[in-house]
Amino acid sequence: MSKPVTLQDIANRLGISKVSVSKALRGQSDIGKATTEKVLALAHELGYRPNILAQKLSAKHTRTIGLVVPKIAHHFLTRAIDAIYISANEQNYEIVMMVSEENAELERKHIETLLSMRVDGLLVSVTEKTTDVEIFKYVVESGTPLVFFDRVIEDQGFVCIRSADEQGASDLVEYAINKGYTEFGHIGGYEQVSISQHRFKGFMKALDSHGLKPAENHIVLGGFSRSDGFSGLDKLLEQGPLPQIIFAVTYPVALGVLLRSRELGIKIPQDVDLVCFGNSEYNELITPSITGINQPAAEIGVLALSKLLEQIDNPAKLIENNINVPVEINVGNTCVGPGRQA
Amino acid sequence: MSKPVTLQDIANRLGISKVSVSKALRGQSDIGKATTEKVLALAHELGYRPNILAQKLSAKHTRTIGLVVPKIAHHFLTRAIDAIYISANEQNYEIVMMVSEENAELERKHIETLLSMRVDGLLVSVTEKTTDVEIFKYVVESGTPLVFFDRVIEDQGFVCIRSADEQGASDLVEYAINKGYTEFGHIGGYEQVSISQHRFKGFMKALDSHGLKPAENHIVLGGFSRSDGFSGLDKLLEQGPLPQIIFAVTYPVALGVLLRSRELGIKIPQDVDLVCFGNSEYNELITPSITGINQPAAEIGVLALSKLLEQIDNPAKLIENNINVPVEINVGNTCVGPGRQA
DNA sequence: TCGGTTTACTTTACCGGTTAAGTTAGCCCG
DNA sequence: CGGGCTAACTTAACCGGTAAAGTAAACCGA
Repeated sequence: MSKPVTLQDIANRLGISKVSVSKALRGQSDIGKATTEKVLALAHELGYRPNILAQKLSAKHTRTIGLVVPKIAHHFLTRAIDAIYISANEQNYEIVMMVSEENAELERKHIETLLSMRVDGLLVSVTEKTTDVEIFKYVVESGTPLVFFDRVIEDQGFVCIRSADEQGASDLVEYAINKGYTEFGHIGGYEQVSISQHRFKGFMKALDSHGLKPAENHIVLGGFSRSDGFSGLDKLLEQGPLPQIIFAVTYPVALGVLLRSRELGIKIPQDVDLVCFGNSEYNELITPSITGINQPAAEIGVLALSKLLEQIDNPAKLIENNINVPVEINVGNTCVGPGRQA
Repeated sequence: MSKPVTLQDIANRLGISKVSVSKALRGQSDIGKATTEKVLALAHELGYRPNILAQKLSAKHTRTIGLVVPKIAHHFLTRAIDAIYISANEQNYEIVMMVSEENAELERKHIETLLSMRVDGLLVSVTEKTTDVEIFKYVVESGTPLVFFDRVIEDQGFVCIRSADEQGASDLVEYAINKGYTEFGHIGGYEQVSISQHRFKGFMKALDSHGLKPAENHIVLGGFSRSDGFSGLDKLLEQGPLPQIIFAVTYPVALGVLLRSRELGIKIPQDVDLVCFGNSEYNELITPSITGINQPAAEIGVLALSKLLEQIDNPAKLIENNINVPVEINVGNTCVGPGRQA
């Protein structure tokens, strides 16, 4: 309960001014050696700890970055957040993370709070439901550097770092086509979210370049979670015979499909095959392990931070708006090809 | 780049004092209705946003909680952190989380930084390597409430919230004994970490109460990660024939055992059975799913926070030092009993 | 021996808020 | 018609630092 020790406390005990104490602690040259040592010794003895709030109040920069994410119990985000924390720490920046819980209103509140904290910049991955761009425009206009990562807001002039969704989806579907598949289905995410759009676009592009086209009843939309994969498979079944292979928009969606198919006695990859965008650290333990796309979560996180710091250090400099970080295919025990399903 | 709007800016434009503006914004009664409205309108127009640093500097409390965790890409912690964030947000507290990366030195630095930020309290889950208790003693002495959760420091008078490790381990082993097993092995964690100790103790207790005893060459120690399970199985194999069933100290360790056994052609649960303390959201997708202990991560996180807030609200009140939150057995496809392994 | 540096401080002001203690004008009341 | 009260402000002081400008003594060279 004892009040924290202040510069003034030290100054009083030594009979000098608090400014001298401040200078001594920071090793400024215009304080005598003897005094400096006395100050250092007393500060240590009393357990002096500068009040960071006060320091930041007078400093121009806070060396604090606001990080807003929709949730943390999410494989991709967890890794990205981890990497951001590590990288920020190395560069002597503090991260203040807030979790929007996939709630756009809360997201907005968090951003306002972070602005109030005078963070030097904002790193944001938006909620599934974010549609109002107002607050972000405002952030940029008010001069706070802002970088979106993973879940981004496109075509509005913001700096966006994310996986090469379209390319990755296209590559993956191409891979499946080369395995011999021709009838593709897709279980997609929220229609308005850019990730869904890009992955779907890549899916269509790859098919198109091979003169293929998915049947209308083989495309269903939903969300990004396991339960969406679960219900997605049900929807596909309702709408007629299954395609040869399903491309799931996320890894959890693919797991949902896997679980539901087990319940229904549908064998993967024999009865229907499965690929997805995404992966998890447990994939190799799952039967069948799912062939999918490895997203460079750490790389995206670190890149987002570094682009943000670039902007902070040099506000004038124009930064490339959209960066799509290349992804790679992770080969598992699905997507084995129609010939090998027997 | 435009400087944020301050109270003084608003005051100047309206020709009144900044204190009046401050009062008006907070709806204090001694400001006239007309003035209050003018202030509100202008504040809104200019996009005024109070500087939280300044507010906190003069306030006695910061309504900020420091959270220090060893890592975030960790199933248990991720869920606990998530729950802490949600709960704190509901109670209008801010969380500043720092990640120690299992590095005791970094942990110490983070705690000092959080003290410098004048957090109202600290929530800590220590690193695997934390041995120096000095800083924590200091925190408590200096009057900052401190609660440990999950990875705690025991028997030093700190408030600790964690899973009922001993009871859970004992229950699990009991369950296995009831399935008919008599030869138990254990792959344990770091010897000095309390979690390892408790789980081992529970293991021994259950065996003892049935007059059983593990062979010396069936006990190996290591860490908490997948690779430790991997090498743990190797060590057991080196030391002679395997026990009937292995109790792994954590879920990742069990996964390591599972992976290594697959490589070696050892069948689980047929050749050797497996249980562990812990679980994951992917467990039901893994073959075989592992019978283990569900840890109430969210509950522990929320409880830790609430105990911390209790201390903050009422520093005098003595809080129960050790809370072991009950756990439950999650039945998977391991631990089927020696009779049923065929 | 006098003016210019240096050294080692101190004083003042500011960061952007909040709280406590004035101040002034108008009003009511006896 | 003067004293007390209230409404609506303002001023001063503080939170705990930092930066910039000021000052006094000692030293130093011409």
